[in-house]
Amino acid sequence: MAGKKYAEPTGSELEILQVLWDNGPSTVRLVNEEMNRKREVGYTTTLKLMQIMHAKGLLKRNTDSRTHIYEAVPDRESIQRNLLDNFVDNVFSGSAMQMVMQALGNHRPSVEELGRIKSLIEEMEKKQQ
Amino acid sequence: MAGKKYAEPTGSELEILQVLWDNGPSTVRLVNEEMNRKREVGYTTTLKLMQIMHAKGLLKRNTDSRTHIYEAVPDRESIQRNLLDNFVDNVFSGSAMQMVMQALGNHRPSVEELGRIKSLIEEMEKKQQ
DNA sequence: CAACTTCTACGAAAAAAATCGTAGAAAACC
DNA sequence: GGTTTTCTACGATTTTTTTCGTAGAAGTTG
Repeated sequence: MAGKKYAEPTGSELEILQVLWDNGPSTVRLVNEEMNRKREVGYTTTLKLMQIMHAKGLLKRNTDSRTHIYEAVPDRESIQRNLLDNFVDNVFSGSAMQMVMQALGNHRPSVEELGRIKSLIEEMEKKQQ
Repeated sequence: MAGKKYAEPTGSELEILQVLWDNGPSTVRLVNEEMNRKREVGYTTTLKLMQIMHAKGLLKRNTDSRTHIYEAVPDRESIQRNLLDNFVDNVFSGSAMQMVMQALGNHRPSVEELGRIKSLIEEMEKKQQ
């Protein structure tokens, strides 16, 4: 089941997960380099975080060669779903609708994007009949 | 200007803001009681947090009587907007669309809610012509 | 093979956030 | 008016998260 409960990743942990989701199984060095495109982080800082995440079960790793290869355990969507649920609870008092409406308002989607959402909605309306 | 000049509130700070937005200007005692409906927090913990928030400019207060009355400075929407922007950046790599689509997927809105979103979208489509 | 680089492990410090305890002033109570 | 409760102030501690430094093993290079 994809509904598994992972401890909420911290901010830095999430950054690492993103890199691994984007790049697939990777070395600490690659992850660290990717992180440094956004902000300065020391190599051993990244290493330590990844070790902690491994201990928590957020990452698995292959230690066959000296340079370990790390991989995200949870999939992106399930973490996004958890974070989104909590976010809606904490910031929008649980109202996903209000959040969606505000997101649409802030973001000013293009006509093409609006179309995509409209299709999704029509899809959902059909299913509800 | 409802611009973004407030430091991101921490988790606890946000909880306090929610209480104040919901209840209007309030005493520490009331805020603390509201917080305790969700989880156990000591009175002086809440007090201290509110004092810190006051120092940061997140709250203003009236000290005319011994029992101070605190009030949120930023309005709910502007904080929600900031938090939402950051959330989309951190969790959905900046793609508000993807976030909205997933939120709709998770939440399974009612027909009535779907209608409301559709109206909003049609509204926006018109404006873009 | 000696010098250099790259890697892991891990303790420990630093930074950020949250919690608590105590003191003393004001108010309420009886 | 003495006792008890309620309030603020604030230092200090605890907890969580992030960062860093060092040591030593394993590779690389010339």
